[in-house]
Amino acid sequence: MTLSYAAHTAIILDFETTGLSPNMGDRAIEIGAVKIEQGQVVDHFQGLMNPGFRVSSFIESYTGITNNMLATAPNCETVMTEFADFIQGYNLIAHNASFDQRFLDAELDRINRRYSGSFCCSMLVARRLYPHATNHKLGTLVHQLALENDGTFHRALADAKMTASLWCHMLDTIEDQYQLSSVPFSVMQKISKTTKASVPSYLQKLKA
DNA sequence: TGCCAGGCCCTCTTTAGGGCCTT
Repeated sequence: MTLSYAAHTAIILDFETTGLSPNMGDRAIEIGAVKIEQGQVVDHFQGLMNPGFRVSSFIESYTGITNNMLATAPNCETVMTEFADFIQGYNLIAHNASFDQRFLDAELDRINRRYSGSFCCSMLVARRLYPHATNHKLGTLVHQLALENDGTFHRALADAKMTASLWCHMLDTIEDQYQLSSVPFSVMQKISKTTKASVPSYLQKLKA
């Protein structure tokens, strides 16, 4: 499958995990993702997964995912095999993508699977588009931009849905502000890695 | 032994330090 050129077609994903670092033994406990095509949500994926050990009370409290819920969940390998199929052929987006990419890479390494898309970070783009936001946490941006949400935070599918809303809002912002008809995924990646000061001039050049 | 993330980004910077963001 050929990767889409446009930023409006991608998969937005979010992991809940046992901690911050797969290199320190942390594992995924939930994956949530939404697939957008031409800016419309066309599919989603959600799965709890049993990491093989008890999660801390902090994680239970932070995510609302309890050890009882995980006791009956399939293992990480089973869920991640299905997820590897789901993401094939799509570019990938996450809020603070370096975190989710580390866990995706670590979990897929365990089942010897790879993905064909490339990542873009919604947080890095938001920092450049909305430099005056109070902060660039997902919840803060959702609130300040008045994006649709159901009040659920720190669950994988809910966070993926909110990140998708943020992503589409940022595309609208760019297209309106610079009168662009369609923003390539590669342009969003470029924005995420560009200094704040040079973003306007970069987009002006695209407009020209 | 004791400690333990990691990448981005700003600034009192680049021979560094600390805050932000993710769980």
